[in-house]
Amino acid sequence: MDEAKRAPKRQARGERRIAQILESAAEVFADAGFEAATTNAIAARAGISPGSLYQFFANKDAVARALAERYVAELGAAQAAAFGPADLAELPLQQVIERVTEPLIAFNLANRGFKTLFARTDMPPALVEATAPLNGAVHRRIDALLQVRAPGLARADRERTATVAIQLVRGLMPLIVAAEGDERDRLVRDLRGVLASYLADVWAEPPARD
Amino acid sequence: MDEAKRAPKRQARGERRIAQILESAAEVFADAGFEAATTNAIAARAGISPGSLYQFFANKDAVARALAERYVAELGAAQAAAFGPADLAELPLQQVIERVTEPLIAFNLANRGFKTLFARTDMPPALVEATAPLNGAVHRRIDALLQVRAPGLARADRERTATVAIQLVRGLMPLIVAAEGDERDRLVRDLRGVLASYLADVWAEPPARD
DNA sequence: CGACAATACGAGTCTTTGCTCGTATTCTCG
DNA sequence: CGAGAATACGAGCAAAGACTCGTATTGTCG
Repeated sequence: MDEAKRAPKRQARGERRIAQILESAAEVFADAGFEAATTNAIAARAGISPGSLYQFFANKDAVARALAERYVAELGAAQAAAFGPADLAELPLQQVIERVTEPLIAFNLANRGFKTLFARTDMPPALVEATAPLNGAVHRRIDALLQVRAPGLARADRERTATVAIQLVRGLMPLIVAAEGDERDRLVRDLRGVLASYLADVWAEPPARD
Repeated sequence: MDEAKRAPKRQARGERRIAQILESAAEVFADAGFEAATTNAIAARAGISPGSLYQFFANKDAVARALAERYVAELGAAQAAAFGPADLAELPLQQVIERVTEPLIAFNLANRGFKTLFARTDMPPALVEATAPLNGAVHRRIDALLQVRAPGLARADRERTATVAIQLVRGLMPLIVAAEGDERDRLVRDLRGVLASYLADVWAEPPARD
């Protein structure tokens, strides 16, 4: 929001450059990791000079933050579609899990660099700030689901359950992304099975509908 | 092995310094992460000069590698005790899980810096090299267990199962370490429950003994 | 077109940090 | 004790990399 306000008038050319830089940054970050990635390399990969990069981003952190925001938007959209208009909470657990993990997996496959940047256990403060909304959004959605399907759960238990579920996904996602073909399918099946049996303990299936 | 050979005669003082440096390095790495940790900071924390650090370690990587080796030794010992003399494979799944996770959790609690260094999704080559034996050892042990208790499993399936189990632990470990008191206990219970139901699918309980 | 803004450039600055080196001190051992 | 080896010191070197700045080009708009 702020950037949009205080930014000078951006031409179409500038918007294109920004997209280009972010694209390039995603690749370089993915290849080298956040700290090893150099701004000069990002600029070079985007086919522009270092100076041009700094025309649009105040510093390296800002690039990462902007990239994070792009991810948040994309993933948010995918998630929104999954959690979507049809009331997810009315489906059986099995299907809920499928619907929720499906776009998550697709997203991670399509954006290999994502986990390199955002699935780290230790994070530079700049990235923590950037990832917070992402984690928060997913957490909130799962929490809301649990509120409906596991109404007996105390608030603290619900939050822990959501957090654990997320971590289970995070733990297996690197394997899924790294695998291919059948092996990947099996891993996805395992992930869903793990989630199903973990959540089954607290989940009350909705009344069956004909 | 090599270092021991080619090293000059080490005095007791030197051994102490090395331990001191490793201790300090563990703290600094834990606080700042691997790349952000400076060798000067490690030296300062150990109360010595940069030059002295380089008296014992060729470079920053060597420090990390030595630290990794220390962890491998410690964790290896804990694991060996857990997988120990009594035949683990003869116990019911429930207890196997308890015995194996117990020392792992204790180790992670005692060495907060451990996960900062070794649970990263992206790793500098230097660290990959250092962690490989550690991961390998754990994987091999679980694989051996499965070979006994899940003999029907094809080799590929067995390896995948072991890998997934490890990742489940890795995923939840940060939560466990970060939590305290009751909350931690609940997380540990969740972890064990997840492992139990995941492994139950392939596990054949040993014949009961009176 | 003319003026101003936005974009582009890239050599160069400045800071950080891994590491060295000349020198001083402490230990070992005959 | 004394000689050589091990340990210790810390100012400073050199490389790397984030970022700047003076200048040139391109787009916008009246």
